[in-house]
Amino acid sequence: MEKKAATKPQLDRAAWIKAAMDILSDKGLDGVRIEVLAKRLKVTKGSFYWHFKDRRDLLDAVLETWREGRIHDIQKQTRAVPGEELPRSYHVIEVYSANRNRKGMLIELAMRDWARRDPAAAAVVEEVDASRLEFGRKGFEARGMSRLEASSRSLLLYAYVFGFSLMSCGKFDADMDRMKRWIADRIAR
Amino acid sequence: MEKKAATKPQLDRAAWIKAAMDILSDKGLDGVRIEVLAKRLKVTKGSFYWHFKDRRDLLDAVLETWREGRIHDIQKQTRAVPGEELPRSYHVIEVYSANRNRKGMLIELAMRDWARRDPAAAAVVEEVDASRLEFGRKGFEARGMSRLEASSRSLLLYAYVFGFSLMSCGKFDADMDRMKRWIADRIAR
DNA sequence: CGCCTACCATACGGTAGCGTATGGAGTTGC
DNA sequence: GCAACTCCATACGCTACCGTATGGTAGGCG
Repeated sequence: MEKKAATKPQLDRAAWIKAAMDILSDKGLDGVRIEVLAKRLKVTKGSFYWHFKDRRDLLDAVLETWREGRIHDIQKQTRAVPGEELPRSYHVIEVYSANRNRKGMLIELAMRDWARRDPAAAAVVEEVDASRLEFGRKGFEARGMSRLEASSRSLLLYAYVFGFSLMSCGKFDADMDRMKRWIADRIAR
Repeated sequence: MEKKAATKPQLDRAAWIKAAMDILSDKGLDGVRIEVLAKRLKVTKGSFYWHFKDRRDLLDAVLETWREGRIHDIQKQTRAVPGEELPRSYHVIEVYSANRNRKGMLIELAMRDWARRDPAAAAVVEEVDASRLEFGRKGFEARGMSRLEASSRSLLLYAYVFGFSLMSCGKFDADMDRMKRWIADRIAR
């Protein structure tokens, strides 16, 4: 048996990375401050500079962690049973639908904000997007669509889910659920 | 004739607001620092605190300026000749298409990032979005669509243009122009 | 000419954050 | 039982920024 929490949890890089992603999701990149994270983790920055070289080192680790998680998710979706391509499109819309998985969507948006100013972040986002778009395209192609149509639908699909998450359409129309369904059909059917 | 630029341009609130929006568009909200703006405008912050009470005062002015501009734009579009509803949808896509009007799109994204953390910004974005969505809905309704379909298409339209701007699909597919056209047709036709 | 006001510079105290240096406590190896 | 290693606390100097207080200058105006 491991001696977990015997005396102290003892922080590691993963704990700092998790804290960084937490604050990244609701304060943005500029909210990721070492001393703020330290206070939240109930330690001092002496701990931080033991595990990381500097702030950039942490940010790179955050990028890599996020990249691995996203790529892994896509591969998991890809391994799902084939012959279920249509529900899969709806599932993508559902997963990213921002109501649930709110935290994940906030990180998505923060990463894209970050990517506009940092080449390293831009490269990660580019890779993740490429994988997603390809995944979506293959799904539509499996339903017999041309490559152009499949690519277009895939792009429309992801652009919509991300774009929807940064619109505030609270008092636009009452029947939001029916609208969402109409849109999902328009994209996937 | 006015004595413009006789000796000195002499700054006013508008100059500070413009500088603030410039830096907002490429550094984000946290990049809007008084002393940074002052250096860019070749003055000291002594000037700033003459025209503004504090940083929040500037930010509120930025919000109001942006709000007025967007609302004005929508009204200008609304006054355009009717009976041209279909090209109008394409025009919206074209206008926001992020290649040209890059600066405007960056401000859009910055405002939405801002809106996630500041109620005042959220209110402004909500108002602007509501106006746009309504504008789009009326355009589709004028073509004989049901309210549900018109609302849905309008939401899809704006979610797409904003969502597209934060995706990096550089190496996804070569025929981006054809894809864009396919998508525009899917949304508007 | 002298004064008043608008506009800006300078100087100051205060906070937040970065990165380093160094010490100390607990654990492990021998 | 002591030496070494791991992990963290403390203290320090430095920069960037906020907001205020106060002084300076130039133009209009009596």
